[in-house]
Amino acid sequence: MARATGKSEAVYERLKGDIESLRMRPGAKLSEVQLGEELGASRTPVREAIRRLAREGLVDFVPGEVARVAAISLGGVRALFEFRMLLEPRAAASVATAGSADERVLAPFHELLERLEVFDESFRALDSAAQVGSYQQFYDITEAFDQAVIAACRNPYLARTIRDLRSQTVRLRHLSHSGPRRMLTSLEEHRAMLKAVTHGDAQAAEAACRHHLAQTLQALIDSLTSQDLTFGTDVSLDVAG
Amino acid sequence: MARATGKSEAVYERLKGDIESLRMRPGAKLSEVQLGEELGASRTPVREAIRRLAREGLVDFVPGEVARVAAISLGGVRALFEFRMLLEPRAAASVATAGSADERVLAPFHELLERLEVFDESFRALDSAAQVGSYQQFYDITEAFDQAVIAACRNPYLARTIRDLRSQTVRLRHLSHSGPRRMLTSLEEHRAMLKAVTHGDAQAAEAACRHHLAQTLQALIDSLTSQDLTFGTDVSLDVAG
DNA sequence: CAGTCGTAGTCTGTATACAGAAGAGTGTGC
DNA sequence: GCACACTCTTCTGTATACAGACTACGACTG
Repeated sequence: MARATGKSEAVYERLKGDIESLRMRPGAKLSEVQLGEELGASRTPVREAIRRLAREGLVDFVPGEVARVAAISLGGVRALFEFRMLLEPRAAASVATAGSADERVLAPFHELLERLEVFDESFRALDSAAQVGSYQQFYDITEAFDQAVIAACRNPYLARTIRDLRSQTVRLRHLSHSGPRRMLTSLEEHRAMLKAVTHGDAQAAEAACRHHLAQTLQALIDSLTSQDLTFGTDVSLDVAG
Repeated sequence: MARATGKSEAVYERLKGDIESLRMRPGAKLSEVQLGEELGASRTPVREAIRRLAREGLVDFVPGEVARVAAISLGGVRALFEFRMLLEPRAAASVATAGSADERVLAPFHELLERLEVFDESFRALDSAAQVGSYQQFYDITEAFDQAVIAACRNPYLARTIRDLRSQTVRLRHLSHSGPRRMLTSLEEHRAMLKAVTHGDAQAAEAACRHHLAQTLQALIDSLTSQDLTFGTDVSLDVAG
């Protein structure tokens, strides 16, 4: 059963999902033995999964100590987005550039733009209650966009670094669901990014991506600071940093 | 003997040194059992070290297969420097900015500038043979500069990503020792970066860093393409990518 | 009653054992 | 002589065992 890497991968995916979805609260202990028993694996795959998650920033890991689900801090969120704003606009621009040289790389983005337009139309026809129900559909599109950028990214270092940051972003999204209004503006931002990329306009893609990240960060901060009483001690929203 | 993390760290440092210095050739197999016997450790710490090195790009690791010392390719070097040119100029600029707000962060850079000037003077007084002997001294200064930037970098994501790339850069330096002429221009480039940072001139720091990286890449490419017969099969200089 | 020492429980780091799988090398058939 | 197949060695993935260290709780003492 060796070369399959089944257990280790399974434990990793399971833990990642539990942490991203906040089923495991920030600060919760991640005991290797305990997790192993719960997930039906021995310590070895659990150890490996914890190390991988620590690399992605989903786990706070200090060598001798018990690993914990990574805390969420306002400073950490700002740093994350500052870093993303350095990487992702560049990646979007490079995809746009590559697209104008080779049309084939644009195929996924044309398709996504189409999906987005279809979704937009149906979304606007719903009342607010039904709109909330279609959140997941929208997230799927945005997630597909991010993955498409990563896949189309020529520079493997850039692609890997952006990918490693995805899971943290996903968790933050679970932490603060934004309202329909933010969703509509986000939709518009994605349309702008997609149009820029499909038109091969690197500069516009870069600017659109930067703008989208800035808006997302702002919405996130608004949401976190207004909810800090709700989450309070649970989420360990330490403002340090 | 638990909370010390001695073995794992020791194996990591040892392997890192061996790979950086090219004592272990690119493509060489890294068998867990064999390394464990050689380094007097069991497979567990060796496994962990190999994973860490894979993250830093010093080891090519595919789940089921034997890990190998990372190959060196011209495309890989270009991608590495393209990525570094995205990160490090930004870091240098942010340090310059932080320095103009708080003088204390500039202390290491003032000291490095002083060390650089002293070295420069003594270096120019030597003949070429003696100059080669002082390479290490210069490398120490440049390495200290890079570490100082990392340490002063406010954004932990940026700092960590830059740090993770250091070991690859160090290995490339070992692969292609540049001549005294390149060293003098590199020295000049470092002087420019240090002056910009200590003057709190973010824009100049960014430009100087970008220029330094571009020059370093060019020197590296020149060196690699002229030496490819020398290294040839040994170094697996696959041009793919 | 408070503070301190001791002990038990739990956790990580490391070593070792076992099973499945891949690759190399050899031998045979064409 | 070459190609294919089989076996055998070796390697990784996983499980488990052991040792040192830290924590927390409780009892004892001042």
